[in-house]
This record gives sequence, C-alpha cells and structure tokens, in this order.
Amino acid sequence: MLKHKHNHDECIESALEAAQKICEERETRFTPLRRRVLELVWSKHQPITAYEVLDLLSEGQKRVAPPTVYRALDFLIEEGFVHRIESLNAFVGCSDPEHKHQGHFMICTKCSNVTEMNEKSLHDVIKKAAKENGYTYENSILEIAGVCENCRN
Amino acid sequence: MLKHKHNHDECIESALEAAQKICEERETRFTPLRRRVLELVWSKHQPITAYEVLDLLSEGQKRVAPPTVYRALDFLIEEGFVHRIESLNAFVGCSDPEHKHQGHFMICTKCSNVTEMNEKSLHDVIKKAAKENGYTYENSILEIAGVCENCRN
DNA sequence: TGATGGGTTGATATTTTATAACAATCAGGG
DNA sequence: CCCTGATTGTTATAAAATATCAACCCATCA
Repeated sequence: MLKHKHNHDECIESALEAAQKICEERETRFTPLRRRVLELVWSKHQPITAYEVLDLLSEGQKRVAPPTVYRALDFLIEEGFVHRIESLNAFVGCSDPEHKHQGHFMICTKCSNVTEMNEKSLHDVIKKAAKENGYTYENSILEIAGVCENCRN
Repeated sequence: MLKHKHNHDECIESALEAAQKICEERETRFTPLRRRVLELVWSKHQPITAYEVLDLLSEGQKRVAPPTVYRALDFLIEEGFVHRIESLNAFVGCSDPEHKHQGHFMICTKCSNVTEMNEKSLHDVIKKAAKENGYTYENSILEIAGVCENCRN
C-alpha cells in the first residue's frame, strides 16, 4: 500500500500536546494512562480496535484488563480526542480536537485508511434533514465506504 | 410513549408479501425460516437485536443457535429487506425493499423509534462529499440521534 | 497531621454480539 | 431415484463490551 508520507511521530506528538492543553483548559485529568492510550490510538494512524490497544498497552508488563482500555477510550471520546467508527468497532484519533463534534468519515475498503471530513456544509445538510423529519438533532454518525485515490491507482 | 398508530399486522403482512414477490423475481429463496425472521424483525417495529430475534424464534420449540439467526439476517440484509443499525447493533425492517440501498436513519434517543430517510437529496450530498474527498463511493451509513416529535411533546 | 472523599485504576467475572467449522437435511435438475 | 448445491442444525469459540467491587492516589480541610 502506497500512501502519502508525513512525519507520523510528529503528528502523534502534536495530538498529545493538543490534548494536554485542552485538558488543562477544561480541568480534566490527562493521566499517564489516558495519554498512553491516546498515543497508541494515533500510533496506527488507521482505525484500531480496543483489543489491539489492549495488546499494545500490555507489551512488556502485566496484561491489563479490558475495562482499563475501555475507560480510557470513553474519556478520550468524551473529550473529543478520539472517534469511534461504528461500522468497524474501532477507534481513530480526531483530527480537530479543539472543537467537540461527531466524526464523519470516509473509509477505504481496500487499505482501511480513514479520512475525517470536517465539512460544515455536510453537517448542515444532516442537521437540516433531521429537522425536516421532526427530530431535534443531537448528533450523527456518517461512515462512507469507498475506494480512496491511492488504491484506485 | 404515545405514538402514531397504524395497523401493524397489516404492515408486517405487506412487508412479507413484498419480500416474497421480490425473491420470486430474483429467484432467491424466501424460506420459512427467513420469512419467520423477517416477520420477527418487523414485529417489534423498532430496532431489534439478533438475540432478541433468537429468543422469539425459540419460543415453544427447541432453542435455536445464533448462526441460524445471523444467517437469516445476512440473507435479509443482502436482499435489502432489513437494515442493520450500526450504532445499536440492531436490525430494522426496510421501508422500501424494492430498491436496494443503504439505510439512512433518525433514531430517537427517548423512545428508540427509528425513521428511515429515503431522501435522494441527502444521498446525493453524501455521494458528492465522497467524490470531493477522492473516494469512489460504495455505500454509506448515516445514523442521526435526536428526539422525535412525539417525545418532545 | 491525618481523616475524608472524589476520581482513577486494578482485578475478576460475566454478558453481549458474532463467527468458524462441520454434519445433516432439503429441493430441484438430470 | 440420485446427485448437487443451498440451507439449516449443532457445537464450539471468538470478539467486543460491561458490571462490580477493591485498591490507590491525591487534594482539601478540619
């Protein structure tokens, strides 16, 4: 799989720093465990399952139990640092943690890469559809499956 | 929970008939088991889990095993008679089985009722978003959570 | 200082959701 | 009737998530 390269270590580092900063502002606790789990979610740079995180987290130490991971993930999702991909039972780091939001995703069926869409227009259309159907909008998940540009070539 | 009444038996019956007819056209097999599972999915008229179907299916006879239900559901989804709601791990009858399509849903967080949206405009916007992000569209899930009209009152 | 209490993590067990693998059965064409 | 492929039955297990209670950490305040 050929893919556009970027400095991934840097990208992880900046996600961690952003999270740290936001937690300070919100006075929520970015504990070592939560930090480590966020780092592991980002490390794959693709959707990662809770149990994959668990395996990575357990390397070189006593195996941790599922609740440890799920609780950390719950926190990270709550803070908006991580999104859950429902159709994959997996998790990805959020590309825009400053603004809490539900994620809208494109998922490549060939390489499994995920692209988060932060398009306001799309969001607006979805909200509008909710209203037209008589619903008070709370949140939404949109997961589009398709083949990405790289994989098509 | 107050809700708009309709003749639900009739509504189940017509879903079964439609499925029957479509299977004849497609020359796929609408077996008694598949028919019964579709009937059970419709019977709740709300999202129903695979294991709830399993329980209902097992009433008054030897308990069936999970694969029996999952296989029937796979068939019904494949044929487009049933949709899976990813955010609930549950299933609902499709309101428009004639035309195979991915479902787009509104889910009420109060009463759990689900409304399927068959709006072409929404579908078009989603396809367009995929294209703009360089993806070849295959399919999509959209699940909007909110409060429905009845529950707001 | 050290008691208290909220939040976090650890640990054990279990529940919920889904699938793998193989055997038995059924339905339609030769 | 017999063969073949599809469907269903059966057993076992995997994968994903949660319930529950104990231990720990640490800030606050009497």
